[in-house]
Amino acid sequence: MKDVARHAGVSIATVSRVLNNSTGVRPALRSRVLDAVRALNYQRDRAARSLRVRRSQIIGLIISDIQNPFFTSVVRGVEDVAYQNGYTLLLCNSDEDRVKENLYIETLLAERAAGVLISPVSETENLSGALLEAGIPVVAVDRRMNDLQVDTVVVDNIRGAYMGVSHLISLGCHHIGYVGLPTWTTPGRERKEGYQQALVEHGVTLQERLVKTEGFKQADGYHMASELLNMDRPPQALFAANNLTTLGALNAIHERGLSIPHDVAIVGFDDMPWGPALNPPLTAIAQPTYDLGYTAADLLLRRISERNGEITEVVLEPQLVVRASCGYVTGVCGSQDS
Amino acid sequence: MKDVARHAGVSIATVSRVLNNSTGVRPALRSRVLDAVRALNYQRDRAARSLRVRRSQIIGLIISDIQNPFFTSVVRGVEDVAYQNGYTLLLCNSDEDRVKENLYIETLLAERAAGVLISPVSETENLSGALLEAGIPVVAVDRRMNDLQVDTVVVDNIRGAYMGVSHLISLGCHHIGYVGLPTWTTPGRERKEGYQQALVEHGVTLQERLVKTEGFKQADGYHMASELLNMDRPPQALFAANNLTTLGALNAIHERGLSIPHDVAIVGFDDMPWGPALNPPLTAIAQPTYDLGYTAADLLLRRISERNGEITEVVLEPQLVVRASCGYVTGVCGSQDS
DNA sequence: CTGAAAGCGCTTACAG
DNA sequence: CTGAAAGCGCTTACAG
Repeated sequence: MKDVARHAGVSIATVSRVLNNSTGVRPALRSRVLDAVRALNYQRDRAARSLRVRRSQIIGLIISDIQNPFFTSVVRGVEDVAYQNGYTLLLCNSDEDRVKENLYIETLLAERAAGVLISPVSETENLSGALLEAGIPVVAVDRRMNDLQVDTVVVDNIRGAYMGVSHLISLGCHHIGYVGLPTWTTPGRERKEGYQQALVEHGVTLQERLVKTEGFKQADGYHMASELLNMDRPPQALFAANNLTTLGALNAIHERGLSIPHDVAIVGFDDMPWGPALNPPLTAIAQPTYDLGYTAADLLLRRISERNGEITEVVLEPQLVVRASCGYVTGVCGSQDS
Repeated sequence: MKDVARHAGVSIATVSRVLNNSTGVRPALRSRVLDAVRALNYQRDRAARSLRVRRSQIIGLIISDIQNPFFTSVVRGVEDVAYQNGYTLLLCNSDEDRVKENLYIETLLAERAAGVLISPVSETENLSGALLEAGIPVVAVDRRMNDLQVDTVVVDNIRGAYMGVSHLISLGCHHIGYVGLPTWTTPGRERKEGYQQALVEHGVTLQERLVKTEGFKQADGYHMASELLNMDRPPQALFAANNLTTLGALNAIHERGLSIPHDVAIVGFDDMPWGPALNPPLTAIAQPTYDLGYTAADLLLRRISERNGEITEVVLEPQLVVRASCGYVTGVCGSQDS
């Protein structure tokens, strides 16, 4: 910066002013500075700037599983708006672990993050409050936080699960297993609620033994589906609560040589690129994953530039994509009472 | 830090020393400082430290497509070692765009990254040299760089493609279409080479019109496979060069109501979680994705702490996973001359 | 073994 | 409109 100043024949204060687009620099000086910047290929030091203005250009993104393609797509939405606005993304993979999550929050504090996007490990209790106290805006994405007033963007999970299960019921399935997620997280809690609501509203008796909420991953889905399919009277259909548990459920089904949808139908939350490639193609609840990330990042940037706007919550709508695994095409949903 | 010093009754220099684990601080003082740190819940400011030591705790990770699950798994490997060593990950999604890639490199320079991991958009020409000049170690992952001497970790792409195509040939397929990647990238160049090598070594005539190298994504795969399947004498089998193009090829196959492997067999590079869920299950070339990231990050940290070790290149081995889409089970590979 | 002091590269009141 | 100067929170020679 000193070099640039010397080269342009001005003070470093002036250089700083033109770099920050401050008003009130004579056009002649401004262009001399800009020329010098170009000539020397100067790049402002971000660490020094962060220290001085007490805020970095870094946005923290705390998600629970970077290997879940759902999040990957959210990340893409976030990256697009961050990049367009000169922010940079610090990726924090909490791995569904509260300790790791909190360590990342402390790191973000130490980095003086401009803001943080979080999909919390649990709806209760994490250190996000410390971020807020430090003046760092937080927005919750995909998963809510109970004790904190922050902007949040989620999808209508209840509705999504409701649509999927209702569709199965409309096809004649009454005995539906739920391959679900832990309920301390928003999607886990709400998708289960949607499942229950669909049964109740269609006069189907809710059976607790048909509902599993053991995990987020493929192995969990496999395990839950296996338990369900091993029952004396196994479900006619499975509703799997995310793309990973769907894959696990599929493993359990294939392992038994069961045919879809004749022996057992299946509908999965999350419409993934491989859904149509399955045979039969997967009926799914599509989430606006990219928009989730994009909207959340947008809200965060807004909050960064204007701290005291109204707290907003945006709820995005999922969509039912009917293909064949639900039995729609064949009119068959599970063999047992069709 | 001043607060901590006052609380412990020492100078800030001493506080800094214990925080940095410098030798030569009396144990009594050390523990007084540590107590003060705990009492005040003190967290060292990373921006200030970065400015002073002229290096941050940030590792830049430049990849071309965060939505490609291949990279996502690499990222996970990187994150594990970064996290364990107190480093933090700056995610840079270049989107196969050289301009964006270079902008991210400049940002990393401005952030004084401790090191950067890059999967370059092209084997030639990017600004990584500037990183090296600034004393920032670089390691190439999955994709090589021509003009730069850097540690690199890749998989044996030639061998992977060779195994897949050879397997198809051994099943009786001679007319094999290649659904490939642009050749300015290492996997693109090498997988094509492996495909060709397998044909040549098994005495099969290489036909240029059967080899497509148009892109990395599902839509590209769909497009390439469509062209291939629309030919007068369409291929008996398709070898798709990554998981996304495989999915695209599958779309093209299903769209035509073709049956796998009877009408057309398929083998794909990348073994994904959905591979076994397909019907028939996908025969695939499995890559050690997590290890790729883990090894690369490990190399980078080693290079950070010891600048002048020998430059190393590690080549990881892929594996052929035989399932049914290649025709193995039925003994059928494409209908046309079987 | 410990502290006082300089300085990393910026930004921004303050004075002119 | 512009510059000199203070200071952000650290680390590390240097002196003792």
